[in-house]
Amino acid sequence: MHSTPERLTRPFFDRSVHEVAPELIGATLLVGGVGGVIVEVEAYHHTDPAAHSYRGRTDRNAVMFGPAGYAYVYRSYGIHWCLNFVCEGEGSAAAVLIRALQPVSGLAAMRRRREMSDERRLCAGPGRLCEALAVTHGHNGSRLDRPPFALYARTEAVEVAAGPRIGISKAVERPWRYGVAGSRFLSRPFKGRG
DNA sequence: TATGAGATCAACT
DNA sequence: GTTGATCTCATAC
Repeated sequence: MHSTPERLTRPFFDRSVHEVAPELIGATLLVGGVGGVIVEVEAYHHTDPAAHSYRGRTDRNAVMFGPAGYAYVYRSYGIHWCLNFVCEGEGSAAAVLIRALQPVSGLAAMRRRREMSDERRLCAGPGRLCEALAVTHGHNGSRLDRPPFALYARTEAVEVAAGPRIGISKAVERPWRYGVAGSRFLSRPFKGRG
C-alpha cells in the first residue's frame, strides 16, 4: 500500500464549481463501499440556463440552494436517478453532476443491480451510475462526508479534458463537461483527442 | 456506427 | 399539457 488517500470533506466543495468539477476527476466515490474512480462530471450554476437552479428555488432543487458538500439527487426523464454534489456556499445553487465512474469496488453488487457484466457500461452515464451504486431519492440531502458516502481525493495527476455538456438544450456551447480523455469508461468520448 | 422511439413521472407553464 | 442534466432496444446502413 502507498499513502492513505485524503478524504474529501465539506471545505473541498465550498469553492467555485468550476474549480471543484475538474478536481473531482480521478477522485474515488463509494456509496456503501461500492463505486470507483470518477472519470466524467459536469458543472452547473444558478446563472446557467441549463441548470435546475436557474429559475430559482423549488421543492425539487432545494438542496442545491443549501450548503456545499451535500448530495442532490433528482429523477431524470421519469425513470433514472442522477447524482450531484452541491458546491460553493449557501444560496449559490451550484452543483457537479457525476456522470461516469471506472468501477473498482463492489463489482459483483454493481453487476447484480445493473443486470449486466460489461464493466465499461456499468457506470457510464448518470442514470447507470446511480443504478449501479443504488443511489435513489432517499440520498437527496445527504452529507457527502458521512456514510454511506465516501469520497477520496485523487492520488495521481490526471489530464482533464473539457467539452460541451450532454443532453441539454440551453447553453449548449459552455464547455463545462470534464473527464479523463480517452478513458474507456466515459458515457461518451471527448471530441478532439481521445 | 448511427439514428429513432418508447419508457414513465415530477416539475413547470 | 409539455418538457426534460437519460437509457435501452430496435432498426438501418
